[in-house]
Amino acid sequence: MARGTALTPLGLAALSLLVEEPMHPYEMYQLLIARHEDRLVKVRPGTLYHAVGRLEEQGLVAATGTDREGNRPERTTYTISNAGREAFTTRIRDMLAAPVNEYPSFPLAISEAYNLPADVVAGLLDQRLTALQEQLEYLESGEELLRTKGVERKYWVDIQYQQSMLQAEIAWIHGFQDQLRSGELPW
Amino acid sequence: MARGTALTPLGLAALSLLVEEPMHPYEMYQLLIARHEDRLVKVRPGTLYHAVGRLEEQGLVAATGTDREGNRPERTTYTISNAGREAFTTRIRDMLAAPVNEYPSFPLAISEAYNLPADVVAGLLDQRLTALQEQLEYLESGEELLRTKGVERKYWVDIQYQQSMLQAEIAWIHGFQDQLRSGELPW
DNA sequence: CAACGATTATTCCACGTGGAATAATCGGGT
DNA sequence: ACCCGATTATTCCACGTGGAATAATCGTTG
Repeated sequence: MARGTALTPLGLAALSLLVEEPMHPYEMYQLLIARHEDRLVKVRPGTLYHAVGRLEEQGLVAATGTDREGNRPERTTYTISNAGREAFTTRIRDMLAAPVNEYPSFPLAISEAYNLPADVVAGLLDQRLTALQEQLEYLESGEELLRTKGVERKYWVDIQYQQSMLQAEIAWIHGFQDQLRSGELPW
Repeated sequence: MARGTALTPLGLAALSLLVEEPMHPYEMYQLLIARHEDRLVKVRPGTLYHAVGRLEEQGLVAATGTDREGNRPERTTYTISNAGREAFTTRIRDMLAAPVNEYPSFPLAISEAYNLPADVVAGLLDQRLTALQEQLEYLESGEELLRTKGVERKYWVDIQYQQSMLQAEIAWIHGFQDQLRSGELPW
């Protein structure tokens, strides 16, 4: 029975893996890293174990066995339950349908930017622009790789979304800098 | 002396107010709400008191007096220190110059969307679109208000940023829906 | 073949957040 | 004159996160 508290992003990612097949937390960790899912969800080993533990408490997954290799710590394998499958799709539905304010820090930063001189702000934004440009190129090369590898497009639509958003931010910053530097925007 | 841990968004907002004049936490709370800063920073009374307490521990602010009105709880007034002013501008510089991944949930949601049927996804995104459109209109009316009130533009540049980003998300979703509905994107 | 670092696998603790609890006083209606 | 809800003002607790700690084993280089 999924209790009051809503599925955490990492919890969702874990369930997503368990939909494919039962596995133990460390395998989840490896898969998430190997698939570069850590670009979408913050993945920390400690947090992952806690997350899976909570999923179990909530009845969304069940420990279905333990094995051990050599003298290493015992590994607990988890399996998703029907309630888990239900909670999984429900959460995805919610996240798609309802936008939520997640308080990104950049808007806050520009809202406080008036505390710095205009030319300093413009210069700092130059630094940001190069970093954003780099991210964009990284995404483009990633897309290229997935395309040539023949991975179905439905598995990487998020990359195109990220590209669009990056481009929008870059464009906005350029416009803002112009206004700052031309003096069109009094500072 | 600003210690290892970086200024929290709410900590930054608090410092920003203390740059204007000394005040007590509850006054900060009122001001943040009155100025609608809670659209940029998550503001919870409990968190605010903790945040200010930490600022004090870090030497960025100092308690410079207590007064009480009637039999209400004692109010502690805080003043920003030079170290505080320094940490304040430094943090803004950082936030402007260096983009950080903040793991918004929508990209995760679309990356998991392949778990749902295409027409369901398109429908959920319709709901999202109406919500986003509403937000956009809200921002536009806010901008209108500030403009007629004659508030200097440098104090609300973040509104224009938010508008641009909203428009970009809306545009991307439209494109995505088209690809889903036309079958151009195999699902 | 020994040493050393990387990998496997998990636990634990400190911190920041958010919501509830508390408690007094003020304002408005009846 | 009295009651009720909103406002003033702060404290406290439970939860999720992140980083460090732990500890064994595997792979690699000299």
